[in-house]
Amino acid sequence: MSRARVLLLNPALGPLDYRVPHGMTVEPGSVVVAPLGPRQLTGVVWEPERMPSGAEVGDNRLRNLIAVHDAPPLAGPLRRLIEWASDYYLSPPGAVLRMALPSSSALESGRTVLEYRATGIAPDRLTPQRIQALERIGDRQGLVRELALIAGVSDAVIRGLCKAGAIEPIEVALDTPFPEPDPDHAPPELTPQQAEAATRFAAAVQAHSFEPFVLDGVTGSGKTEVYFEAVAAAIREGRQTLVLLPEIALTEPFLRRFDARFGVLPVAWHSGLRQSQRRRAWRAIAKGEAKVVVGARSALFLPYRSLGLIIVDEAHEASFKQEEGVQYHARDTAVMRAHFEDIPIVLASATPAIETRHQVELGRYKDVKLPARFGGAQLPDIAAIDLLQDPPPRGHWLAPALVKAIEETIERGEQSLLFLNRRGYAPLTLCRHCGHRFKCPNCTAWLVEHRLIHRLQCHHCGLIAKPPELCPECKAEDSLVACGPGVERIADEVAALFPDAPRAIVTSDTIWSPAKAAEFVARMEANEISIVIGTQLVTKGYHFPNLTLVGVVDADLGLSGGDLRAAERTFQQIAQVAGRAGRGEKPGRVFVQTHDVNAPVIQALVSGDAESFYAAETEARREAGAPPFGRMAAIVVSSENAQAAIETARLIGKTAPQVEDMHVFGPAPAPLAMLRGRHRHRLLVHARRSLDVQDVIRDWLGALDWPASVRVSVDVDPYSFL
DNA sequence: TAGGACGGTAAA
DNA sequence: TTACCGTCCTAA
Repeated sequence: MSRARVLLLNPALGPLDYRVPHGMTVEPGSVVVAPLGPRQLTGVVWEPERMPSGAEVGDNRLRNLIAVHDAPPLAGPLRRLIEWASDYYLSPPGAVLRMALPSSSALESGRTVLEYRATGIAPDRLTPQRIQALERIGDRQGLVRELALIAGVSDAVIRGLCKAGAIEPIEVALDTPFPEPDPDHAPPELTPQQAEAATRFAAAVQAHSFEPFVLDGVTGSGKTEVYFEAVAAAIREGRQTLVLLPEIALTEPFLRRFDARFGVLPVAWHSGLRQSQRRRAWRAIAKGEAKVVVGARSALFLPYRSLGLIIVDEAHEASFKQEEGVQYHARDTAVMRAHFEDIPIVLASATPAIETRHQVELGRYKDVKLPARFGGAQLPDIAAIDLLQDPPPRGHWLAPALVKAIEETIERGEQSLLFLNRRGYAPLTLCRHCGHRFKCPNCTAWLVEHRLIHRLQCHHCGLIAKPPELCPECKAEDSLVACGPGVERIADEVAALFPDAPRAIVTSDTIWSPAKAAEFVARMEANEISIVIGTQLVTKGYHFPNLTLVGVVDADLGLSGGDLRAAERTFQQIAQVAGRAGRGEKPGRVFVQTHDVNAPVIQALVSGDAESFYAAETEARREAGAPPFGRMAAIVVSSENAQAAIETARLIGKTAPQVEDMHVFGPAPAPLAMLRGRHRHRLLVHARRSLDVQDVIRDWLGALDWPASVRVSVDVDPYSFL
């Protein structure tokens, strides 16, 4: 009797064994339909020795598998990746598997439509319409509606001809293939350094072996052109490339550049795809027909048939860390995928993360540097504006020096960008009469005023409320005041200062689709916008030659809160946004408003001495035993029941194992003490690099029990400390 | 006694 | 996670 171990698409269940009915064949990786109680679930056949089940079930208790999906089996390297991610990030394998498979409807083989064409058989009865139709249609093929249009007759004529046998239906797959990119469509002219880097990547692609590269070059040095040559090499090898970008918003400029280089668009994979687009893309990826796939995190676990290269662009971006569900880091997991697939991977960034630099120092990743800015353009000068010495007028946020610079830029007919990483109009609204503050009922957070849509909004749970006429506390009229600036408020200030200068607000609220991004790019390029006010959405990816001034409204914003990467993140963000200035022939200027001009980050930016900043930050991490020199894991306990949450957190704290070189801090209420109605407590595990913390935590939590209402999640290598 | 809320547990 | 089952309670 043949049995199969199956990993179901259900995060709550481990692998289950089934009987393979007579006449069905499966292999490890086969995508199958299995019965579970009264339901049917999709699952994947796994090697039993790699997926131990709790208790062996006798042959007599096994149920039959129902069917094998018409989809290629998940290949070995992907199965190894799923095992690794499940193990490393302490997540159920079923939860990781879910990221590799699309919804079940996408697994069914492509839907078909009926197209029609002439058979050459003359119908019994020939009317003038029928003659005209057959003449005009000739050997063309299409839907009834299309043929009727071509023939200039009604649908009924076509259907009649079909009945008469003069036209026959043909079943055609709905999923039209994606056009293949042409590696020789428009090869670029590369500088000697770019050419050398491109040659190294191409050689690695041809070698078909694991090799991690860091492509490190200042903004505007032409990293994309270089890794495109690696992509071209992979296409010539007939293999697929995955390009990971940190957010969907970045795909728009990427798609345009890709189209210019390869003559077609790459296959995009992101959360905004429709069901039908998702199925078409998934099947093309699994069959190896999608040669180049560009996507956000979730594209990483797809079942590429013949992956030959992975690119992670803007590899330092913190948004590669998934903060919900399986809390994996897409950059690190991508390196593991490249390892299992035995292919090269390129981490591209102008400001590589300290973790990545450390891997270079250890000799594990190869550093490929691009020193010069492409086309001889100069890196902009960065100047600090001391908000203590030279503050804006009361109730304003732009210092006189910055306002003057904007004015000069407008006079020259050039464009300015003001960067503030805060959506909405004001982060806090309060009643000036009684001091009442508007907070979210579900989260420990203020409601952010969004004046464009005239709503108060919680940025954590998405709650949207209408701003009241009266203070809900003291019933005072017209007593509500906005505290602090968001991009909308800066836009108001700009409007008051420069009423004739056209401006645009660029945040996830205004640019929520690739089409919106395209529209923004078009308006910028046509010089229809002279001042852009934006969040981190505008800090990267875009190339606007006429943009010559960048103003950072509040450089201190990211430094508060003080998590271990705050200074590094601030440096990266400001270096990235500064890189938007002066990308054409005109030189760029950058002003950074700060309350602490002596902060090491600000000094590093102003002096342009990134290396000593990184050296100091790295040393501080080493001394603190922080990543990458030590390991961290956060345990977050949450429940709608405040008492249950705190009791479970205490139980976990009390039972912490005594392990050498491992410390457990907490529990303590999380900074976001309440999120979406759940009370949250945190513990932080800190250990030496060589300790297998995952193993310790698995044993520790595995021995404990807590009420079903309590959720305990473990965040390995945490990036968020909220 | 029917029917609903609740909690525990099996699903192969 | 979902479905089902037993237990307990209430309304009839």
